[in-house]
Amino acid sequence: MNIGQAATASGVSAKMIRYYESIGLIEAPVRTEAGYRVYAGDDVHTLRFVKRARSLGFSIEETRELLALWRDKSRASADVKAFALRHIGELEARIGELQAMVKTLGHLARHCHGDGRPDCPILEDLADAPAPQGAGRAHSRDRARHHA
Amino acid sequence: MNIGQAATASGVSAKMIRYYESIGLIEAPVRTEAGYRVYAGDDVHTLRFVKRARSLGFSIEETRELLALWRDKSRASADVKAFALRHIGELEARIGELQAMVKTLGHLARHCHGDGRPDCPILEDLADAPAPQGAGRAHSRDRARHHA
DNA sequence: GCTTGACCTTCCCATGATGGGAAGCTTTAG
DNA sequence: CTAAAGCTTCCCATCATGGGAAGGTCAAGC
Repeated sequence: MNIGQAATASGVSAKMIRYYESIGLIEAPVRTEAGYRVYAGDDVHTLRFVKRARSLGFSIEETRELLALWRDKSRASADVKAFALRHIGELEARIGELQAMVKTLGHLARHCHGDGRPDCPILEDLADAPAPQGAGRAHSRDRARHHA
Repeated sequence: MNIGQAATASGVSAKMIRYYESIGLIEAPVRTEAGYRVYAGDDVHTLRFVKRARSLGFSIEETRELLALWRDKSRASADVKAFALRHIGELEARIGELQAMVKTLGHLARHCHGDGRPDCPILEDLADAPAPQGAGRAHSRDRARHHA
């Protein structure tokens, strides 16, 4: 099976399959004499595993760890569960941040007339936000969105 | 005021201030003979506006639009409100995606013994995820996290 | 006055995950 | 045999941010 078929069968684009190989997330498959990658059913299985993990919000590095756990037939389910729970915690933290934004914006929007007049508490809030008090530093900690 | 002071006063790093200038989000300030950027109180005000908008999840391009609305003294508050409501919708969509992930993972984790045995429904789910049925295409639509 | 250190300048690189596209070779169907 | 579809590698772009190098500038201390 060529990369195109593996892509269709796994739902992972050919581009991404090559990328995953280049970063060592998946193993390099055998090649034909002409250099074409040749995949087997097992490879597609792995690709689906990766896709599913990504769709659940795991980063590629986390997916790498999950693959290792998957392949380690003697892993303790407790390890996997702890991993999943930690990830849930991170997801919930992000949800919390987004909800805080929605709450603030919703509050502002509710107080905005929304008519033809120019007065708008939304812009006023943005303009009159308090000056930073702390260090002004704040090295942002964030994960990029992804999914499918 | 030099860029360092503007950064401290606004909470936006000097690096970002220069970047915002380079993409035309903020105006280029006057310079000293030696080439140092010189900022006034108004510039800090604008930077705080930008920072606040970013912290509410607006992208830089959206922030650009908000700045334009802010500077347009004759804008209709309805326009601003619509903008905010649309953004709230996008935030809620992302929250929904994250919640779906949490729900799925939570479900799996609850069914995992979490003991020393290797059997784990979490990994089983990842491994046995259904094959893609549709086109397998799916060009992801996503916004990066940011905030502070 | 001169040195030192803090601050400024520009420029390039990296991140994370993905897509776009070019240039060129291969395979397959007509 | 030819044309199209598919494969290969390589480079670029995204989005917002930080890191760091190389070099100029300013202010304070001696």
